[in-house]
Amino acid sequence: MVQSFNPTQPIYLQILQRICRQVVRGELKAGDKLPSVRDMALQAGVNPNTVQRVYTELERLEIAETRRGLGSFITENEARLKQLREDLKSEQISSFIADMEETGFSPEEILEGVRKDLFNNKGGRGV
Amino acid sequence: MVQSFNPTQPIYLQILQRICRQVVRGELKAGDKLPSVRDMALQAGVNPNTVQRVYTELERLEIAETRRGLGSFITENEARLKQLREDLKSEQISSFIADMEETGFSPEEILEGVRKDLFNNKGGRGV
DNA sequence: ACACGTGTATTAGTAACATAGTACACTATA
DNA sequence: TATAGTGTACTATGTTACTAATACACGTGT
Repeated sequence: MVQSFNPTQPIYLQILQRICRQVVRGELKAGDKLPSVRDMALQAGVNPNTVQRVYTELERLEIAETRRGLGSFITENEARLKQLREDLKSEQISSFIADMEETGFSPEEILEGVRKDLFNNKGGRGV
Repeated sequence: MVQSFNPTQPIYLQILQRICRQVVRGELKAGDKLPSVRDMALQAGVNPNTVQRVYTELERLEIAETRRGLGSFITENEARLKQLREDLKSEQISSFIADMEETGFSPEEILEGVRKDLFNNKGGRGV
């Protein structure tokens, strides 16, 4: 059961993103234990060192805490996890807006395009 | 006058993006001549071969046409340029929406977040 | 004490990117 | 025809980020 990765983006970033999303969606909660680097590496079909990089990054971001010999755990700091959600939201939104505006789209066009995609085109988006 | 580049993204992609945005914003029009690879390399502070890669990619995307000995020109095909605008718009929007939804945000939350960023927080966004 | 599972550190290899350099082919102009 | 400017192709080199392989250190349970 090997997971698939987008070849244009580093694997470790993709695993990191997956874990962050699991946290934000509530699939991983404060204090939950993450799989060991070796287990995660098996599941993901990558080298344990690649997973280690992910866990190191999670620790740097204060999303997880690692205990040598024990494993890595999602932080118990609920405020931090709440902040992660808000950070992800505002970063994704603001970089999207910045890109759109730099490309030359007006605020009205941006908003209407988002609304359309969200509520109108959902059923007809075959691709 | 050397342009700056974001170190986490390949230089050629950034130049490509800049040119596409200039087209979409109307700063470059159908039939306009692009600087020679040597001139653009000077302006951008990069190797001509890097610019050559950009122009090759522009041609592949049918955004520009190159004539050996003459230079590279934005395509005269207005329909293609219009399509480029729509493609950029829909790609940016749909990937944004996909990311937001995968992260766990609801359509309502997404739309409200975008509206806020566009219309309410503009003045107070100090960072 | 030993075995096992854990994280950690280090080294090696590789792909992608970027540069530098060079030479060729084409076009326009004097 | 010569010159200057254009794109094009190719080779060699260097750098960086990423990934894998391997071994070490720590913690827990028996």
